[in-house]
Amino acid sequence: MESQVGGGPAGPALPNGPLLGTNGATDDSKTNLIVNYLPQNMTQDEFKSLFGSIGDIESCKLVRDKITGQSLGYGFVNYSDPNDADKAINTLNGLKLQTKTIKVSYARPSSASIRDANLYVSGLPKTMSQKEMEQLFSQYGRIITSRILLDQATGVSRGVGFIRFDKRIEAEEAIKGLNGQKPLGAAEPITVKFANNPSQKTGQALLTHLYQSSARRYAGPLHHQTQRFRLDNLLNMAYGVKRFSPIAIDGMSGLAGVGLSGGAAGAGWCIFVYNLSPEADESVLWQLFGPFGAVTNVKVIRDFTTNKCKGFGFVTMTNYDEAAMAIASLNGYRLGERVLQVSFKTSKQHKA
DNA sequence: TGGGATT
Repeated sequence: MESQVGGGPAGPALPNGPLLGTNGATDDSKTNLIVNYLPQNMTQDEFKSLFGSIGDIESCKLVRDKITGQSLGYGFVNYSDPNDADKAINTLNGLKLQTKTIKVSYARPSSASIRDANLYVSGLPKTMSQKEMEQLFSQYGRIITSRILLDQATGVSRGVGFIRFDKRIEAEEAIKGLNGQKPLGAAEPITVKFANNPSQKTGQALLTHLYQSSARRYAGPLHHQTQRFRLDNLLNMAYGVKRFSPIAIDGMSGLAGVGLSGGAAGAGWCIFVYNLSPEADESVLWQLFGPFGAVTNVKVIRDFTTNKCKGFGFVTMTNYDEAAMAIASLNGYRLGERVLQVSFKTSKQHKA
């Protein structure tokens, strides 16, 4: 019935779920499957026809965001015949669709207690394996799925992972017990919190778009465009030099190593914003940069304990020209009592 | 005056 069953991608369910008793109710545990890691653009019809090719479907549902209608990347299929459910697992689990490898497994019985049991973990030692992470968390309950995110190029851990517990209450206990704690032998404490919904990223991009289209119609830092954009100025800023160098630079070839974030997660131009007030939040960055074009991400860096802004933040913009215009316009911009310093992020070598 | 990372 409801689109939020399970609350998000869930993992392998009990191979033999609890029987529902002797009152004649059907035992769904043998016919009801959960499908994870579906391509974002798969439609309900495509979902149904893929799983319908195995056998008679009693019901199926591609789960979508209640507000945006975006696929959340998982769904449920209930077969009429338990043998077909088994066959679907055997033939479709691990199937590669576009960039995804789908996962097909028995669904756990729907219940409020298993909702919102998914945790996001950051600050993990890069050397910690998935198994070690599971060991750390398993003291708080039964783990349904776990994952450590890897750098696409090197295959090295990004120090970020996910843990889905069987029960919400287990996840809560794990946060209480592990958030801000150092795993044994680790130099830094880990952060443990509830994970965002997988659709939130696209939802955010959607909101960005809506915001931009309205913000462009009203007042905003666009007025500073009178400070016309000039490539030489930008290069000077990017390299931290004062004088214009008459070296001819065609296009962006002179900007190697500056700003452009190549990571698989959200490519774009990363902008460093300095001299924000301790009270600054993400909305101020959206407001400052949004009017210049496509902003995919903003981040205010806060102190771990006080939660106050540490005086700087980052903004990612999709298009070079818009990022350049934002920098040219906002560098030196007076925000309250403070004068902002805005530049492309450069790769700072942290000292050995 | 330089972080975090959302399958």
